[in-house]
Amino acid sequence: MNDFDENAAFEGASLSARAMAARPQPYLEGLNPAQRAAVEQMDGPVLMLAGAGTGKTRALTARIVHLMNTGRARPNEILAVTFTNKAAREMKNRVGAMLGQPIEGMPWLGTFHAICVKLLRRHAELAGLKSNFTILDTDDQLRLLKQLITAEGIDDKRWPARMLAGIIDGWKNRALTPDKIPAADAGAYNHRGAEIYAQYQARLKELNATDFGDLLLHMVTIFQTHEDILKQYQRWFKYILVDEYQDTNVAQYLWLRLLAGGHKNICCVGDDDQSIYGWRGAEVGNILRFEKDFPGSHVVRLEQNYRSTPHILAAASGVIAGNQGRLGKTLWTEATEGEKLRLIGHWDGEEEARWIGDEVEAMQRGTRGLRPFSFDDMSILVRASHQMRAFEDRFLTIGLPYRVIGGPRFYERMEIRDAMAYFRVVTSPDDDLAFERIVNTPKRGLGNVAQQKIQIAARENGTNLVEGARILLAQNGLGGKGGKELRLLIEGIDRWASKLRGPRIAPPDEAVLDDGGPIRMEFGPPEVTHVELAEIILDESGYTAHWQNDKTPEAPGRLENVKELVKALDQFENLQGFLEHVSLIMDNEKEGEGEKVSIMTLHAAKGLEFPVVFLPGWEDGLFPSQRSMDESGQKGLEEERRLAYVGITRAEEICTISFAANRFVFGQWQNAMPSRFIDELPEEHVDVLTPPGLYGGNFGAAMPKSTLHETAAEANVYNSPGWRRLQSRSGARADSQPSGAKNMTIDMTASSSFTMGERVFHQKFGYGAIIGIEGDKLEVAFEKAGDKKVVARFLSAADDVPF
DNA sequence: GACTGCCTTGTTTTT
DNA sequence: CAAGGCAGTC
Repeated sequence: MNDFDENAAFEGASLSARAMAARPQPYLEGLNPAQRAAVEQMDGPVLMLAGAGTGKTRALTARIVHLMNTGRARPNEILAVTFTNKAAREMKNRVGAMLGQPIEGMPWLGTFHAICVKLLRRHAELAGLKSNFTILDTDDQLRLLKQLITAEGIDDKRWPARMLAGIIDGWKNRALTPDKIPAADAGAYNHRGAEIYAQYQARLKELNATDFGDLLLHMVTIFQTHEDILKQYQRWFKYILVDEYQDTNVAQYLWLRLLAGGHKNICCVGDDDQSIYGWRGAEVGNILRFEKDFPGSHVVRLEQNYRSTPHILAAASGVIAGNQGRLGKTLWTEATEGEKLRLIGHWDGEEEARWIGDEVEAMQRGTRGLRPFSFDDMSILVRASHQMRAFEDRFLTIGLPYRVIGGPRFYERMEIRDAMAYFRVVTSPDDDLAFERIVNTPKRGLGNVAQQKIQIAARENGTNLVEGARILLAQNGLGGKGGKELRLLIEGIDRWASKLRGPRIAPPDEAVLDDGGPIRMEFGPPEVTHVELAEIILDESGYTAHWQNDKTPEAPGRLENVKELVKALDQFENLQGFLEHVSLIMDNEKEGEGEKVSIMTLHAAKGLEFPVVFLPGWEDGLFPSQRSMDESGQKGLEEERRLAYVGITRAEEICTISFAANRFVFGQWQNAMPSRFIDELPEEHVDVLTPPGLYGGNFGAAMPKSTLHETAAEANVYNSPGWRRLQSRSGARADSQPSGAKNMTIDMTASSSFTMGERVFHQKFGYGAIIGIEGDKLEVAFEKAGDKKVVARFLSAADDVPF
């Protein structure tokens, strides 16, 4: 049953269609002319170029409501694609709010991946899969690749599995199946890339599994090779909407183009200036090329900004202007008041964190001459996640409440993955990777040798590992404790599986399409609920006991997490549904209670806004990231610049950019110059602040004497607008900001007390002679133990050794 | 077969 | 500096 069955009468009847169109349209009111145009131009291709903060979600939701309200399409005939689950959720909520009733019936509003899973379940056999295929995460993917690499006798030191995973991912992003790898890529992964890619795909089929990229790749392939199926969907999806179009990769682009190929009622929303996922295969070219791809398209520009003050907008525009080949938009606002951007330089990362902590507290109290802000209104946006740590440390010491968005994920924890592997083995016996994970967890005395035997038995009989183990046992091929334990495990798996009534997937006809919702499933008699089953599995397998008996300090936490997992199961119809949810939902939105400052990466901040934004770490090499520039050159730099643009435009009222001259990275002090983007900020929109430490002297005191005068002398220059220009011209880079701490580190190691060739003694290695000195690490040729690198403090001069 | 401890290695960004 | 991988040991 779908929501509109009771309204089925209006379908095809033009009178009722007109009646629908005559419904009140309150959602159109309050839209500006551009937004309204984007909503009302319903037919044919539309490109909505929506700058930051210009109300694109509002326009998009209004468009969906308008399509339904005018009777153009029923909720389940609209395909609305987003990139993140968060965006999908928000859109669903806002459509419901605009409609004035919660909306159940938009089954095809979701992320690319979620929608593709839904489609692929129906057509799995066309991809050589069964409809209950599992979706591997990166960890499984990597393990599988490693197996293949090892089997090929490739040295995975020189050719890491990670590298190959990246290459394959790249191919999948470009919708390239193994047989379509272009000649230019023939050299990939030491000329073995394409070959192992083919093996990998074959193995995935055997495992009845897909990886992330496959979800799209398979659907594109199916659409390309089965015109009847494609036509069916082209007819079904009357209107297509795409959010964040600038982030689509080639596979997604092809997928969309195929689906829109009939009526071409496709509306893409995006902002080329916010394309920040190039490294993941996103093609800005898709949005730049839209008008060529879809001739006769309407282009609507949303340029009125409702979010930020004029200074913030001007600063952002100034930075992004440095990029070439933009579609070009001119953001404007009716607002007239507002603070300038604030810019501040710090001595080191610690001071930066300290200052921002103080500043956050001051702004919350309202002692900065501004209105008071809630902690919820403030955020710290960093380039790379490791930068978060400095802030967490600082905020913990001063007791400032904070929340980290996009941190380590619940579902990536070991105990969660273990528990899920049990579920996977039970629901999908072909999932060898899951079996490998749990076969000896908890310890069952089934080590390498036993596992080898199972592998061989499975391979000889051309079956999965569970069956392989069964055959092995039947042949009495495994004796002793291991054999007994394995028998218990297999019996357990059988028993659990018998309690499970798996889904039976309805055939892919339009009747099924119609309800769109979760795939129709038929269940056997409900012996136990899936939650009870999960508990039984975890208990009987000994997994729960394993953590109960573990005396390490983290064991209780892990047990707690597993309990949490079982609790979460309750919200799903069955185990399969849950497993799918987990593999697709990567965000962990745990809304903690209480007001908190948010810390997140710039990437995670896209689509969000905050009254107060701090942008720390604007140093060349960190931001723009050196790696990005090395790997992608000018293109990389432009993407970094767009990231800067995204960062600044997150701010509604106060935006503070900061940088530090010295940073402790890699366990070493490094000095850096302020980001080149700082020079691109239009000066008239920026206030330069003075760091308290420079004159208060609290950092000066910590510095070794020798560098103190240099720092003080540079203090004023350092904060002046032209500081880095001077610095870069004089070429005085490394020496201009000497790191006192580095010198101190070396002093403390006492490595200088040893000289080359000196005879030394080591508790474990005995006597030897120094043959190399690197800071506190010494290379010693020991008489018995050979050449070793050791830390200086474990050595003593040979004469001192008391005997 | 399991454990310990040493050594290497790496830091963008994530559906 | 951290975590993860590996080798050597019990």
